[in-house]
Amino acid sequence: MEKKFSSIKQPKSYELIFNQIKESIIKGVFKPGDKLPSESDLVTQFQVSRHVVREALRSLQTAGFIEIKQGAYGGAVVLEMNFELLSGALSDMLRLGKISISQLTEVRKSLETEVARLAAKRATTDDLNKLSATLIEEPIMNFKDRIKESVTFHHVLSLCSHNPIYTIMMDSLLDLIHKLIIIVKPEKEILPGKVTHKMIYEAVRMKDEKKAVELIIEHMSKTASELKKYEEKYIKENFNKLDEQKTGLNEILKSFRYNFDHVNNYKTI
Amino acid sequence: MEKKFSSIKQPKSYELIFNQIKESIIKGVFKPGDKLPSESDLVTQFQVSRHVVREALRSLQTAGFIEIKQGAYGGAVVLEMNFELLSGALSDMLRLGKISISQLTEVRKSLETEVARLAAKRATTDDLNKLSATLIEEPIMNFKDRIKESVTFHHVLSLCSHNPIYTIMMDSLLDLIHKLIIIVKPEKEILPGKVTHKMIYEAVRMKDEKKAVELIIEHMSKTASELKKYEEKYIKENFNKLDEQKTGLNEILKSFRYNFDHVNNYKTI
DNA sequence: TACGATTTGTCCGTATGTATA
DNA sequence: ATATACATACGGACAAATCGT
Repeated sequence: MEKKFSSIKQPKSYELIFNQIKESIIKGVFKPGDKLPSESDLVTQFQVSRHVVREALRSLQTAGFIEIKQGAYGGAVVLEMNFELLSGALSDMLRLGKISISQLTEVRKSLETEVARLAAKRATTDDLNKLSATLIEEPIMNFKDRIKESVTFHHVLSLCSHNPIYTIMMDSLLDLIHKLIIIVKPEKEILPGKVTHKMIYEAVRMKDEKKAVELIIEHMSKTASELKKYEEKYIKENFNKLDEQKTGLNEILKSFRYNFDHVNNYKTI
Repeated sequence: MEKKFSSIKQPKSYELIFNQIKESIIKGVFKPGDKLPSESDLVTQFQVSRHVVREALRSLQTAGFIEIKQGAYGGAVVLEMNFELLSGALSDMLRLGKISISQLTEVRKSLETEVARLAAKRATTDDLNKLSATLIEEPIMNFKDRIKESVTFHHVLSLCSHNPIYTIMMDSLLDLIHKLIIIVKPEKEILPGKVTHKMIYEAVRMKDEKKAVELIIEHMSKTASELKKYEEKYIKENFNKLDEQKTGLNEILKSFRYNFDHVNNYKTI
């Protein structure tokens, strides 16, 4: 038969809806906290069945864009940007053997190095206050609190770089690495704690880029070699526990919001 | 009131099914290429309605675990996990974070530097062949093809680092940057093309880490300063067009598969 | 405390589209 | 070309959760 018409393979309905809503979230039509229209509203707007709408919403939920609550005054609510999806996907990759702990720590080392350098270069007095606030004075702390302190410090340090891309990337790695540490629960000090962190803070405060970089490299190398010990024998059997662990990074993000400067408020390159 | 009982919030049915299938995929019960039971089979196995099963499968598809084909002998097939979804998610996050061009190029510069260093250190002869294959000899090319060549080169270079996390991060940055370039459509040469790339390739081939780093820094600085010109006046109004642009990165990823060595097959730190 | 209203969660039945043997 | 097996889509119904009164 002669070809008179070109193929018009329709993308699936749910996919069109998924993309449309996703893009409007990214563009800011719906902001975090906003409620999406109810299922029945979307049904009338898109002129499809409820089933299709539900598949689209479910996909948006899986992709980490919305949260869905049942009941009156419930519905789909747009979420804050969260790294949990990324760190979750990374942990899946880890469990699947697609990435290794060495690779994780390697990337973290290079990111932290650059972050430390930029922090020393750009940290404002306000940044320094926030950073010093993460250094708790009390000497005795339980394991979970120490993890939380560590996560907080490195998160806030990344904020001092004044580049949100570093923060997003760092948070994903940070969350996963600290979940691993919780699983490993090393007897020895894998968390150098406030001593090293305080030294890094001081270097940042003095705007001593070289010293900050030097310190963070040592810090990262130590953590990496500690974790490496456990790589083979212990962790693989406990990978399935990864999902259950919590680092408290979420709560930290809520207190230290992503309050980045306006886009062009600082010098680059 | 005293807390006598712990919360017994029932997970939704679709979620239980999602997790159960996901876990069995990760644990290897279903391997890449395997077909999952059909919808109706799953309905009888899980004793739930068809709709619930569909939502679970849709979520698994969104999360990148399976591919669903229509028709006889169709159904849900387990995918080989790759990093496309992860870099796509990162790309979305970055767009949500309202980042600037300067911030993009800044992070890219530091990542590319590390990538180039590692590539020079670790590239195998097979890597080198693939890398040289990206350097097209023909002198005349249209704009889109030049973009494509550039993206391909940097993507394959990141593969040479033998650390997929770098590739994930690089891909998401490359995606955004090249979308910007397409919007900007600079008259002047923003893409240095094969001259610079060939020099970098040579440095990698000679395992000259220092030279490779030196070259890539210059390369990045040049690209960054070219792009920066457009930051103020042009791009802001066109940022919303980002999602419409296509870099062809997807097709490139398909041809240059993520064939990383087994996880512990290389030296680190 | 109890009840009603709203919204999502689940189920059933049916019909249509699509790809393969 | 047809039959088969599967996903896609629709409509209606009721259950469950969660709010405000």
